[in-house]
Amino acid sequence: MKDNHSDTSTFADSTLNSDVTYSIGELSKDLDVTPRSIRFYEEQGLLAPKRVGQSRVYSKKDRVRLKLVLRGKRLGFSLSETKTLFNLYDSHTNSKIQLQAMLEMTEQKRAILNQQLEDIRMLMTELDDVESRCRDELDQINKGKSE
Amino acid sequence: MKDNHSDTSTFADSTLNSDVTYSIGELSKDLDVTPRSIRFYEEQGLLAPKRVGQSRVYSKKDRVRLKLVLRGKRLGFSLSETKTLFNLYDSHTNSKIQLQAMLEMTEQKRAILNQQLEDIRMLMTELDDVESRCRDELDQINKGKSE
DNA sequence: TGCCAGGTTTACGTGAACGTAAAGGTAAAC
DNA sequence: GTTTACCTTTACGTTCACGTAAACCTGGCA
Repeated sequence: MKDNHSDTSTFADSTLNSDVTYSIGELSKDLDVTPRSIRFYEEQGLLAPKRVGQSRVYSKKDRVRLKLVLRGKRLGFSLSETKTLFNLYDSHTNSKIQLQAMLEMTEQKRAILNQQLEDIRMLMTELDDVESRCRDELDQINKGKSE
Repeated sequence: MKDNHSDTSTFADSTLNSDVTYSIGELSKDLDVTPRSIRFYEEQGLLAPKRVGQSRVYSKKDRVRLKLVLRGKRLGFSLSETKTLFNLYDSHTNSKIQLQAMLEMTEQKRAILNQQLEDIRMLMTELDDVESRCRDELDQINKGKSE
């Protein structure tokens, strides 16, 4: 299975290639995640790539999805949480209940994110402090050494 | 085992009580974490409360430590990472190597935090978007209902 | 005196998110 | 034609961060 967008095709359409696809290996390298994980995300219902033969073929949208999953992880979202968000987002059967569930979810997430912002802000200043003290001590050491 | 700072002592020293202590149950309630977790953190070398009899007694410093552990968790730090930071921070045997290890660690953490900031920023605006669209649709629904 | 609310240790169980073989299919390359 | 580089499924193993149960101790109080 070779990449079908390997720049070696023609030089005809460099701008309007709107049907780019990726193999699992490519996505793996691009986004720095193991194939095992990607398949696991699919198993959990977070991805649904097309198949060609028995191989998975990922579209640009699939790629975006995967990136969203990863970002979610970086922010401490569980896979099932991310899935719920996807489902709410995808469902265009926008019932009133669904919309309100969505709003509740976003509010809750927003609160957590604000907490994280505060945490980061505090930790950043502490890191600043630690760093400057480290540098001071290193200066002391080097100063003593040069004498 | 009763609390030794239960405000029922005397009304003498309300300002300069510098040796406040906490039971595990108090810390548990105050910081919203189970006793099991607190003991687990100790088992992992993140806390080292005094003992009175066989009961754990936590000082103000212990409490701060615990809060730091929890903040670390909120930011996606593993317990062993937090422990490493503690160890580096605690060791006043500031060898050049240790200081540099510390600086490297802070730099690395800082990068991750910046990534998180960016992630949060993006997700926030997306939440804004989703929310406003939700509200629009809800308005549509309610509008249609009133006719 | 008896009991209860807290604390303790020991130890096995659990859920999430994968890691890691094992065993095999397939297509291009040599 | 066979090696190589990917891909596949199935399934058991693993790490982290606890949960949970059992069995016990211990000070205060009704």
